[in-house]
Amino acid sequence: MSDEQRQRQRLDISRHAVRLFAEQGVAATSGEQIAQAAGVSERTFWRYFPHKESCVEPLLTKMVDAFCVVLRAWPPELELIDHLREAYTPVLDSASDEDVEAVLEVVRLTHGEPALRAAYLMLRERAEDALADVLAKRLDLPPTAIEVKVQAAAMSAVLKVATDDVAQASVEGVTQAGLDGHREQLATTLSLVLRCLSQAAAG
Amino acid sequence: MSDEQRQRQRLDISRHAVRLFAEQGVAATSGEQIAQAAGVSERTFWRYFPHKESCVEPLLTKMVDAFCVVLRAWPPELELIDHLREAYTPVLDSASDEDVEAVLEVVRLTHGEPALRAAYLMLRERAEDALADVLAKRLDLPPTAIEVKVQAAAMSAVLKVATDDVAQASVEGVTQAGLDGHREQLATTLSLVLRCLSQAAAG
DNA sequence: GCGCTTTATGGCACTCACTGCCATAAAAGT
DNA sequence: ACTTTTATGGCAGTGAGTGCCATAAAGCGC
Repeated sequence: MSDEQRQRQRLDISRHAVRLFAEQGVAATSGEQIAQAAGVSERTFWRYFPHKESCVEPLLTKMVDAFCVVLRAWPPELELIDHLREAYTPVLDSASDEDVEAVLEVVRLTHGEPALRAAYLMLRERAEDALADVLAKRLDLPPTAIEVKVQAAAMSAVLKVATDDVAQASVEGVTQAGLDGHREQLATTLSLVLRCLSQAAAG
Repeated sequence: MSDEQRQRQRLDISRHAVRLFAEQGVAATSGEQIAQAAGVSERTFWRYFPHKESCVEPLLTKMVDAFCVVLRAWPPELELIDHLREAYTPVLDSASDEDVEAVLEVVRLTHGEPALRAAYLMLRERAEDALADVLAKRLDLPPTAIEVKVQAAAMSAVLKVATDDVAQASVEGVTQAGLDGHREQLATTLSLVLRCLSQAAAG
């Protein structure tokens, strides 16, 4: 079976799982139930997901990966704020509206569902590493350099706050205006923090 | 039973659990085994710890709390770097050497033990919130302000890197010189980042 | 088309993390 | 001393997750 097929299968199960998590809570949703909803046997379900909470991973990584792609495409001569204004919109358009809603739903669920929170944090840490790689290339430093790690962490924090904001704001459904505001806040704050921390690293 | 007694009991179990985790891995250590080592029944063990991995919490929070106490005692007129040089040493002295070793062992274990990593990240997030509170008071801003959160995240990142460094450096036992170097690196980097981000927030 | 190997799936039994329930012991209050 | 509360232990049960094997299905040489 191709990797692509497996990824699509995981994503499909992920969608069902998140819906069930939102409807009845994580604890009240059994692996058997998710498997049944996704139309696979329980045994294969556990083969696709080592833990129940990791069901949220495919949906979330889809978004994180998209953001990382945008970041990697950041041309050296451009200001981050301008690049994001240009390139960040397609990210949200590339995903189906339902998936965007689902991701924000997961973000909301992580407050109040410790198991999901833990999975979320693990994923964010992976994303932070990816961020550090991008920054390292840009600053021509090893990804292990402390300046790189601190900058990556600060960016990650900005992303986290912005994501929480938009998730909170779009409880009653996402709007284009909401997403635009999100992108704008993200771009300005990220630019500010990066410029400032870069100077500190250089000085 | 007093809270204090309960805390001491949890800490005691925590020490046994960490030792077992280090000796044979988390997966290979059963709740029954930890309970037996700590001299309580399995049932009471599960009453003290909702999850196996949360056994590391008491030991880790002891250190985190100690650092937060130091931070809270940071006088407004003093530079952070000077305050840490003055006040951070007693923190490490206040804990028994075995506990310091155990904490560093846990930090090392979190690389390679995803379950412990997740618990570690949850705890770090709580610590970050405490950090944000301290910063908010200092900057006279609400703890929810984005500048506060970003600064807290950056500090948290510095702490994380420094902690990982010292944990890695003291595989063969901690030395006073190692701890001193740790404190010095922590103090200088924290000061730099804070000064820089404060300017950004003010500008 | 047909065998053969590989791989994905399902079923089953099992372990173990964790919980609810009750019975008892210890502590605390009067 | 008596009662009430609270901490503990035992026991049985649920559900997450795993190992094992049997089968189905996909890929491949012919």
